[in-house]
Amino acid sequence: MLKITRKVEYALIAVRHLEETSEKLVSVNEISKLYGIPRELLAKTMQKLASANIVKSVKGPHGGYKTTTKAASTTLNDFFEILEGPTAIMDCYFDSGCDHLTSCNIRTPINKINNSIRNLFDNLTLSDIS
Amino acid sequence: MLKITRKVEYALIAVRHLEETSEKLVSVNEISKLYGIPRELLAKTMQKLASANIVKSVKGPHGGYKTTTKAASTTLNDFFEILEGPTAIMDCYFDSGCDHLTSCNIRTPINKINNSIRNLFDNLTLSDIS
DNA sequence: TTTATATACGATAATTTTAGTCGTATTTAT
DNA sequence: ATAAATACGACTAAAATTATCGTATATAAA
Repeated sequence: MLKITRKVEYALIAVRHLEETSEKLVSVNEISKLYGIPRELLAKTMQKLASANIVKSVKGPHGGYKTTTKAASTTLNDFFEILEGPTAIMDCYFDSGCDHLTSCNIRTPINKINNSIRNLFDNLTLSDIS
Repeated sequence: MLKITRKVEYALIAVRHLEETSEKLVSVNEISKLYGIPRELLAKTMQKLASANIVKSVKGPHGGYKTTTKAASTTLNDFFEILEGPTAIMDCYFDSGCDHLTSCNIRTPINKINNSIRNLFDNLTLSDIS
């Protein structure tokens, strides 16, 4: 429990690699070989980062990705949500298929934990953890 | 991702219920009916809490559980670990089946995130979130 | 001393989530 | 034209979580 997913892991690896190679375009192929990451999965992940403008993509031969200026200042919360959707330790916090919400005695605790985690990840950027 | 498990959820519900009914013994049956929780699963969960001395168990008719004095001051970290084992957002932090550890470029970030989360849950007790 | 109620615990089955793969389309440098 | 790259949706496989089952043990009460 409280694990991050491979998608997030792969995205972190890729973004850090791109930050190190700064301006140069690097392809998914290259990164996947370098770190032993499944190519297609990394590709999808990069596409999400691209549509959120964390990285810029260039198609065609010698194409690839590089980080944008936005990357370093992105909060972990945003990073996670780009890849996985809303972050919450329990789903009832967002959707509401739960039958027991009225009689539920842990809404307050759960909300407090959620807020603590959210607060933590809102105040950590990608550059903070590098 | 970053979700707590049902076991933890059920445990939180049960402990909070027991705190409300303070000294009275309450059976798994009662709690499971009250909150619509699968009986056997809650039973196992309570057994773990009992062996960690968060709750006290009494067997036989009119038996059940009640919280110990230890309960309120238990940290979330301890509570989670009792139920789920070591908490870490990635497994490589504890075990080490990973082939890429030497070339890994996200150990530092991962460790920083881990430490932040651990720090958070080490400083929150069950009574803090009630 | 028998019976009913409750915890204790291990094994296993079902479900859900996550991880990974495949196929096809599109863009673009050479 | 062709080859190399991203884009995207559908599908399959694997792993983790959730739930159930069976049996043992303890104990209060008839």
